[in-house]
Amino acid sequence: VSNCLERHFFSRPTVKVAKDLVGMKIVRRLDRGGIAERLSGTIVETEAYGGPEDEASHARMGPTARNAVMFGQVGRAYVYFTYGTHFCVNISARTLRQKAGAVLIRAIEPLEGVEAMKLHRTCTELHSLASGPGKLTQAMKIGLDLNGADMTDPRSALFIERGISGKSVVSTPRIGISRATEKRWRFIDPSSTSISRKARINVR
DNA sequence: CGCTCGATATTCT
DNA sequence: GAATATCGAGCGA
Repeated sequence: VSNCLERHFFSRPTVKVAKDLVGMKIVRRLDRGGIAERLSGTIVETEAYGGPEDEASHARMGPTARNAVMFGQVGRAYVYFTYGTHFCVNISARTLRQKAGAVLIRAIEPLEGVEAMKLHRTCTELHSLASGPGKLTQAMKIGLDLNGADMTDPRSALFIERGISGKSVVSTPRIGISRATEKRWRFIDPSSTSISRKARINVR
């Protein structure tokens, strides 16, 4: 039996899915020259992004080549390249009523494959290894090749497993955006030491 | 500690 | 041309 989250988990309002993903585990399967390697971490910070009605969302202009996953089947990886240097990873999630939606994974606490992640990042400190959306994609080797990957399949290169439920979750405004800043659609585990630096400021 | 700024490709105006 | 769902170095306190 697998602990992998199933499709129906992501067929719910994007904001609810974002909140419920805090405490779950993201798993990356790598094939290092024939040797299987598993990298994973507990999700400690997420953000919800909606469809055309959300002014801060990539989907606000309607479907395009980049944001297509946000309008498609739920439970798939939406990976994009930003600031000319970084990748960010989301999971598509929405109800039938919502035109588009995805949850940005902003930070994780590393669990498995910590040494490999340190090599990918040229970083030795655990608390800064994956404490940001660009950091965790680098640590887990997540790039555009994973865009569209089915994250509800445990044989996939990237998927979500059930974690500890019942942890407290705090909501705050989203980070790094200039529109729709009044929506409190960022969710964090306040007890974690691996949330992004900007995020920590808002908790205090 | 906190703030500013440069890097650097894709997307938007 | 400007903005961007970011990061880390460099600087001042």
